[in-house]
Amino acid sequence: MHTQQKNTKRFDLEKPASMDVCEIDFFDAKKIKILRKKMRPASELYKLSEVFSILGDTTRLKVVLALIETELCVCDIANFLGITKSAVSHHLRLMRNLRLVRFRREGKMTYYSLDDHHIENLLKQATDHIEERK
Amino acid sequence: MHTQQKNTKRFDLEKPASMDVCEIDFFDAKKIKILRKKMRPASELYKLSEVFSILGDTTRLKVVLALIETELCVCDIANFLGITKSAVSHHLRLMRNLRLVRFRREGKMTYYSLDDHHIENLLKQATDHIEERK
DNA sequence: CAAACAATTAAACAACCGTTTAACTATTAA
DNA sequence: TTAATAGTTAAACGGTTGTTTAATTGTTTG
Repeated sequence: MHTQQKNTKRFDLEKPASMDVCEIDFFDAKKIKILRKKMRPASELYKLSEVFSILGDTTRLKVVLALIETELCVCDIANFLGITKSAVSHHLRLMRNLRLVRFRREGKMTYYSLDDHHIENLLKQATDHIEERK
Repeated sequence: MHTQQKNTKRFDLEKPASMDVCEIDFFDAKKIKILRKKMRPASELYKLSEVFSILGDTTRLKVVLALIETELCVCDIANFLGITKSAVSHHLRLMRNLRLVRFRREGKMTYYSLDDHHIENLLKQATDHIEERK
């Protein structure tokens, strides 16, 4: 029924065959035009993907969850995770760039803590999702 | 001050040097013990990372945002994104596995739609985070 | 039945990512 | 100043990931 709706025109694509993108298929041109208009700008999509990518790694998730509890120095985190300080430093740099963590220096030590309250909400929502159906 | 707190003992690590994990460093043993106890189980961390990873890709983000607006068949999505149906199918399989999308068959077509209300909240929280400081 | 076609799957490949080693910077303390 | 050490950075490596091409499945229709 949906494929034959009245006010929905389906057209052939006019892309070169080399692209092999649906060139022999039909698609809902009207829907797609509207979607293209509504879609968020590429820069925003990229930033969103950066935030989700950061949390899409169990190592960094552990760092976030640990920092929810207490501030930690690089060496603490390295020991907690069982990886090198170098690896931890790389992760923290990424997380700093996205403003997920902040740090304070104290002599030789650098103490990291969470820098954003939205992160805990993100974790809550994601947890709710995975808990919903076991 | 924090490094020399009264009730916080710092010990040498006793790991083999080959691991090169902080073996010459000091760390806050008490903090870490507590953190290890509080940390969520590996299985949960993995599932969380899966959900975030899925959204950590602009292509899949576009799919989610499009499906928020309306249900779509594979060919619609392929055209909308400008990639092959095959690529779309791969992405949708991943998203199905995590219960982010559901589908219904209708003849030759397969229509996909969002399968979880938490996803929109996730996007909201992440958007709020990146908007907070420009 | 055979032809058309939406969708999935398998194989392959390039680009990206997480980690390590090693070198380097910076701070403290002897 | 020299030694020790917390942290960062650069280079390299292996594994993962997103995409494509090609083959395959399943459904509709002539």
